[in-house]
Amino acid sequence: MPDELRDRGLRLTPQRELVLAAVRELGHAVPEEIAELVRLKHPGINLSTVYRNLETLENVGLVIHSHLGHGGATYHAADDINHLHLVCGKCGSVGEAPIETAAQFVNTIADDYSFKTDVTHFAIHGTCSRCLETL
Amino acid sequence: MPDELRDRGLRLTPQRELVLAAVRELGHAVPEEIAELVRLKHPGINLSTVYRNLETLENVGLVIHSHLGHGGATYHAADDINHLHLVCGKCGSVGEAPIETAAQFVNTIADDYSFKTDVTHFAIHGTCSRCLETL
DNA sequence: TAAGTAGTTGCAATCCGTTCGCAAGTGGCT
DNA sequence: AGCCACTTGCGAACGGATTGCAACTACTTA
Repeated sequence: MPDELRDRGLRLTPQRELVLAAVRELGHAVPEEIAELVRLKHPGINLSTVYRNLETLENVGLVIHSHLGHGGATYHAADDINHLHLVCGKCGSVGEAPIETAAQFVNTIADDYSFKTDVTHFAIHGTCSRCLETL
Repeated sequence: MPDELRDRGLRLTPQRELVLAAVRELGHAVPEEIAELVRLKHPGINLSTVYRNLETLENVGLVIHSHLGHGGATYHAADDINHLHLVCGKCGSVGEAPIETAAQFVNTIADDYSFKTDVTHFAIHGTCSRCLETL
């Protein structure tokens, strides 16, 4: 397993392995949450180390970030991006839907605008069923 | 014209009118750009005044913000939101497409997840035709 | 297996966009 | 004209992200 890092030309440091493991374990997580989880096993890790590792891991294609709202990016394992995010503007909940849901939409945009859409990178914003009910 | 502000219970201040005018003139603009334009006519305006006015104008439904990328929100006139944004991750260009392009997608999500999508709030991320060519 | 080197880390300072508290100013009602 | 609530400007403060630097360490090579 460690060799997935080496194979991509990255050095194997405890911090780096732990950051990758944390991203995989957490699903959608912001850097601060990742740092917290890493600190359970490696208390001293610095936030900037987390940021730098997320960046390098993203460069070699092991993790990906998406924008789910407000400002902060959230990180995923790259092989876990098979869904799009439904973010509720009222309660902030994050739902998921299979990527295929958007297939036709993506195709239309590709045909009409020659624009290749990556639906996972930005959230789909709206109002979730629970909040719609309580209006 | 000024009465569209009064009618909504807002006081008429030069700053407020200029902020609204600037949003209308600029299309997608970040607060800093809006401040710049306003300063041409009202040099002293403070950035925090711009932020506060954008917030109040948004509360009464005259302007709307969308997230086009990186972090910062961009502001539109509310009656100008009839398009979705195609943001290129490579060159940063912002294209537009009519909202109807997403109609079927929105319907599918509504049917399957009872989630009411607002396609304008977040950008559609991807790669524009120009950048696709030069790959 | 020891030494050299480039990559990595921790730390502190810094940046940027945004928000806040407060005192002074001003719009709108009477 | 006068009052009051709302609004402004200013400065401080915020939070998240980034940077420079010196110490450290994973990997290479001999």
